[in-house]
Amino acid sequence: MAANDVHRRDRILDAAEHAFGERGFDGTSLRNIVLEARVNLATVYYYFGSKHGLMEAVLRRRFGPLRQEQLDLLQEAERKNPSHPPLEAVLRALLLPPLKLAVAPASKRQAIGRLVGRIVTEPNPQTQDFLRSQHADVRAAFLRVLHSSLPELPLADLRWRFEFVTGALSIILCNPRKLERETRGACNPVDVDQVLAEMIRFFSPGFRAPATKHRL
Amino acid sequence: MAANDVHRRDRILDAAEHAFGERGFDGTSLRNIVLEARVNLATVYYYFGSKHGLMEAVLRRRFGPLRQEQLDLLQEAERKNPSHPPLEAVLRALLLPPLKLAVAPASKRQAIGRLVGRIVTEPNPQTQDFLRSQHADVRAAFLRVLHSSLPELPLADLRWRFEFVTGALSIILCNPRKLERETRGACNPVDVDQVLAEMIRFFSPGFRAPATKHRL
DNA sequence: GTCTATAAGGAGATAGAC
DNA sequence: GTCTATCTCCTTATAGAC
Repeated sequence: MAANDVHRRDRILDAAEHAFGERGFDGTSLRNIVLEARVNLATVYYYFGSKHGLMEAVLRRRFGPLRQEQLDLLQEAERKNPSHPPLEAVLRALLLPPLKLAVAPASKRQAIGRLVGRIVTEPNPQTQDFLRSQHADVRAAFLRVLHSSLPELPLADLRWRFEFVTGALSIILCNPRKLERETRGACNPVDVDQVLAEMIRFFSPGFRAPATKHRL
Repeated sequence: MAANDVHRRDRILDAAEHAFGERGFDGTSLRNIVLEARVNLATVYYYFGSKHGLMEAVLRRRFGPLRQEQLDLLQEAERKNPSHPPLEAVLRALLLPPLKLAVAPASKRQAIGRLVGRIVTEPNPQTQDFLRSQHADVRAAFLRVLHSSLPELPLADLRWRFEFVTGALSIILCNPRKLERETRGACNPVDVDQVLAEMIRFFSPGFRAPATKHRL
């Protein structure tokens, strides 16, 4: 089986992943996708039923392994010190797997990374719902472990800070090229280890900062 | 002039701001907008020429005052200590104006805030280009002042960290309701001062952290 | 300035031949 | 499984009456 003889179903998924990542769900037409995938329009409906069904399949293909990798690294961090898992290891478990998507080699890089970053702000409600259903458990797992890493920090503050990290992550994934351009090459999105080091170094002290006094 | 007798041009801008913020540029049709604005479709073309022209007008209306407010606060922070402007005041200048949009009272709240947050990840290339042209100067001004606040920190690290902050900000603006829900009410996006305090407390230590050793 | 009417094409989706 | 052909509806945009 030659390289350009990949099964049609996979060609559609690849093309859709790229197009949805680049132009969003509403900005992409199925005709854009089938052109890039070199398949007939009807093939999409044969395999995926609808445009939204295609989007779900695209997300499912990547999110399964991504979540698993995050949870594995999280478990590893917990094994190191079950009562107080080291904060840096937990952040690494959260950030490294998605960052690796954004810096995967060759042509796949932009496609996967951008899509993962983009869907966080995807306006389409169906896509939002699907995303939430897929990520609720990962979110909960990380919050639980972070709470045991930082037992002094009230949950309210922890939740805020968790949002800040995931927000920053999304933006980086969403447009690594913009990041590279606007930092005039200082930010090299190809070097995962550098990005990860920058993030952990920046966010760790924030998590360790004392809680904000709530005016209630 | 009664409240519901606002000029058509403004009704269109209000409706467009709301719709673009809610469903994105590509997810919104002009027919959605004219229905909400109670005007004829042709009126949009009379005033704005095209869908993209309408988007630009919507953004221009908000971004002018927003940028001005950020730059005013930045200048104020610089006056306090021209050689080393206090980091917290600079972050406040950056964050407070957009956060105020997201927590503006009543019906306007979601509309403005969401749109400001959303356009950062807006897939439409024309919109992206316009946004970049509008925000290049603000970005440069803040980076310059931050650099004098933190003269020890290499510019490369400063640029990374600046991206992290603006990334987190976008996500908060983009979906304050989600934030409120996922933190089970602990994050109250209506209280600007609380959100601002949380962000400054979280991000300041990160900016003051030592630079990452670059492997070059 | 505001309207009606319509152009011209793109969208998602399906039926049915092969 | 893959194709052609087509349905139906919605899209941006414009021409021209009032």
